[in-house]
Amino acid sequence: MAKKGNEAPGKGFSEQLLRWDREQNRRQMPWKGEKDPYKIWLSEIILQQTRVEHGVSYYNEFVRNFPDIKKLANASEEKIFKLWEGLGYYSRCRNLIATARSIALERNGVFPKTYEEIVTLKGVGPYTAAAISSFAFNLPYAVVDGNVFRVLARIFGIDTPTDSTEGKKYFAQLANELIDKKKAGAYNQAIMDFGAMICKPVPHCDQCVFNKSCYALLNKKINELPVKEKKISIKKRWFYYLLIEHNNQLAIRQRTAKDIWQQLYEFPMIENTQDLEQDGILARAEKQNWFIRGKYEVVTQSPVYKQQLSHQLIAGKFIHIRVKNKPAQADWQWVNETGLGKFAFPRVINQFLQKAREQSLF
DNA sequence: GACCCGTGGAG
DNA sequence: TCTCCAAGGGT
Repeated sequence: MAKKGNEAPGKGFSEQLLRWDREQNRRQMPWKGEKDPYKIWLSEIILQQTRVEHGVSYYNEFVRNFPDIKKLANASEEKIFKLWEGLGYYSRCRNLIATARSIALERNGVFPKTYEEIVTLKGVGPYTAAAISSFAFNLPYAVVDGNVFRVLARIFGIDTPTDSTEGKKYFAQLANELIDKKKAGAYNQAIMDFGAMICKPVPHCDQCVFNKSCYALLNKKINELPVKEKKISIKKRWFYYLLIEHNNQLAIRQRTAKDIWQQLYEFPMIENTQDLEQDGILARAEKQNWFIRGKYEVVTQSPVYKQQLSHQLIAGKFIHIRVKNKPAQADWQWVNETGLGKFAFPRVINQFLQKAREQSLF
């Protein structure tokens, strides 16, 4: 099944990689060379499935606000989520908070020093545990991320799908054979830098130190490797947000369901599996006693704002409504425009708010 | 093992 | 416009 191509790992791989790192790698990042496991952990959580350029400013702000893990553990969830706002994958933020608090309370703020302990932390899997272990403590655990899949698949000609169980196991084993155990941190950093700078999705083979031996280059399979097998299906959802205004304040609520954007805030929202006319939206809102027929006015309705998620396409519409009587919904908070700034919202809402402010609708 | 979870840049 | 996917992990 799995064609392994150029099988012999080649003793020279890690030596060549580390030489490239010493002589040609100019990549700089705020956390590079960092030895504080807290900051390494923080950077790794932020960077999961996230481009370095996107994560850098978030990392700097987190370090500025929370220089050590106890500061983070003692901060309010509201504040931490506000700093995370816009990064996506908000379960990372929830796990970040849980882990910070458990280390602060149960370990007096001292970060664990073994791979086995580190990998048990919430939000820390094999990749992140290997990264922290090797960067902070120089322990010999090879990282396997998207860069490593790409580099190894191409150089050694491995077409086992990276998103299969067999593939994950095979790449992890190969990576742990290749790693220079005495320079684990440097090796792990080097292979990821190499994947990000040279062996990119569209690679710079002319600058590659492996271009005399790379399986993919020699066999014209650059665009075929690595292999991924699963395709995702996109579900479409319609979100009708109601900007319910009373006494210059708007109602917001926190999302608590096991769904996208859990723990972020939103305006009271009617969801539908297909497009819905304004009358239908208002009827459903009335049925939930959000406002009473005849006792409100519709101020405006926005155009459609679309947001593409990894598995869903959200179509959001915003209907501004002024009510005469203040609805009594237990899970609503009433905030003025300034107050909105304290809460973390999904992108689609922030895009609307930005546009609304530009047009001074508030 | 299959599916879910955000956002933005590149080509 | 559309597809891919990026320092993955949880359920």
